[in-house]
Amino acid sequence: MDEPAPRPKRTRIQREKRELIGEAALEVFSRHGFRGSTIDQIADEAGMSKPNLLYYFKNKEEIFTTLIQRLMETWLAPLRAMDAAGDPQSEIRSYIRRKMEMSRDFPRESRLFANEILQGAPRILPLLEGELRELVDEKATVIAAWMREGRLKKSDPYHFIFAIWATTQHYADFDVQVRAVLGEKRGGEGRFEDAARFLEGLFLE
Amino acid sequence: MDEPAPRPKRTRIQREKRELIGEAALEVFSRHGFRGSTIDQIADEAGMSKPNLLYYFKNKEEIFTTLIQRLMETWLAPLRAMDAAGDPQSEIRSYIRRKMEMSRDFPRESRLFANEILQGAPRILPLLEGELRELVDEKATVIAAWMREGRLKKSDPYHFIFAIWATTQHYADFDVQVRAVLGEKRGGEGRFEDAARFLEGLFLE
DNA sequence: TTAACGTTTGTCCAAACGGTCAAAAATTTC
DNA sequence: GAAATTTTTGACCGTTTGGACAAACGTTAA
Repeated sequence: MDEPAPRPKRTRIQREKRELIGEAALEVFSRHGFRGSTIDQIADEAGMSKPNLLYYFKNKEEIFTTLIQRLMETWLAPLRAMDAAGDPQSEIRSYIRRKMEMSRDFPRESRLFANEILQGAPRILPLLEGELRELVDEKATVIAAWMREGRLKKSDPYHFIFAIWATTQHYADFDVQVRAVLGEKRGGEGRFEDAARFLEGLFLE
Repeated sequence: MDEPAPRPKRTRIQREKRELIGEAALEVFSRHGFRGSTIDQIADEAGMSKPNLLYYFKNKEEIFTTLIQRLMETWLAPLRAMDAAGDPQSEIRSYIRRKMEMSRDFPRESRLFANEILQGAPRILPLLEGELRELVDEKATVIAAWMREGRLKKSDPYHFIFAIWATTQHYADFDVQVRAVLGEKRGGEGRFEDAARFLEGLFLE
C-alpha cells in the first residue's frame, strides 16, 4: 500500500490462470463472504488443485483483495461518468440505466461488494472514507446545483445518491427475493427493464 | 416442518439462556453470515462455554433457524399493518417511518436477513415464495387500487414496494458506507431522520 | 439426607481448514 | 534435443471447526 510495487512480470499462463481463479473466487466469495468461503471451494470451481491455486496467489486474503480492488474501479465508473455540463434529466437517467445494467450483468460483483460492507467493510473502509467520499461530495455538489437551478426536483443530494444505489443494487443483491415475489410471469428477464422504467419515474420528473 | 412439534416445556433458566444465546448469535451471524460464524464465537459472546451452549441448542443450524424464524414475523409486521381502508398518503408514510425505525433500532436483524438473501436464501426460500409473496400480492393490489383512484402517484406497485424495502434497509445494511460518505457532521444520529424525510418526499406527493 | 433432576465443564474426536514442501511433469529457451 | 524454467501434484502439518460425552456441579423437593 506504500511502495508502488514493481509491477510483476507475468507469463501468459500466469495471466490466464490468475484470471480463471479470479472468476472462480468471485463466484464463491460473492455467495459466502470472505470467512464463509474456502480455498478448496475456489480451487474446485476453477478446476485446479489447492496447491496449484496457491502457486498463483500467496493466500486467501490476496485473492480477495485483488478481486475487490479491481471491482471498486468498475463500481465507481458510472458515477464518475456523471457530467456536470450535461442535461440533469438525461445524466440521472443514464446513471440509473448504467447501474441497472450492472445489476443485471454483474450481480456477483454487486453481491461481493454488499458482503464486504455488511461485514463492516474491514478491507475497504479507508477507500470509502477517502476516494468514495470525495467522489460523492463532488457529484452531490453538482446535483445540488442542478436542484438550485430548478432543473431537478429539490431534495437532499446525498440521500438522493444513496437511494439510487440502494434501489438499483437491490435487483442484484436481493435477486432471489425479487424473483420469489414476482413469480414466473413477471420475474423473468424483463424484470430489469421494468425496474429501470419504474426507477426513472421515481427519481425524475 | 411437518408435525406441529409438541411445544417443548422449558424451565426459567432455559428460557433465559436461549434468549441470551439468541442475542449473541444475532450479533455474530449478522456480521459474518452462517458459514462465516463459529459456535465458539457465539458462546464467547454469550459468556458461556461451547458445550454449555450446545446444551440449549442441538447444533449451529438450529440456532440460526430459530433466529431467522422469529425475525421474519417482526420483519413483515410493518407491511401487514398497511391498511387498505386508511388514507394512502399517511399509510405509505407510516410504512416508511416504521421501516426506517427498524433500520435504526434493529440493524443486526436487517443484516442477518440481508446475509441470508445474499447467500441465495437457502433456508427461507419457501417462505419467500409462499407467505411473503402472498402478502406482497395482497398489498400490491391495495396500492394499485389507490393509484387507480388517483390517490397515489401511478407506478408499478411491486417495484414501489421493492424500492421502499431497498432504500430503508440500505441505512441498516450499508450503514458503514453511509457514515463513511456523510462524515462526522451529517453522519451522526440525525442521519435516520434526514433519510426518513428524504424518502417521504421521494415516494409521496 | 438423599435421590432426582437440571446445568456446566473439561476432554476428546473426526473432519475441514489455510498453507507448506519437495518432487514430478510440462513447457520454454538455448 | 538438452538444460533451464515454469507449472502441477500428492503428501503432509498445525490449527480450527462442529459436535459428543461422561463426569462434576448445583438445585430442589421428599
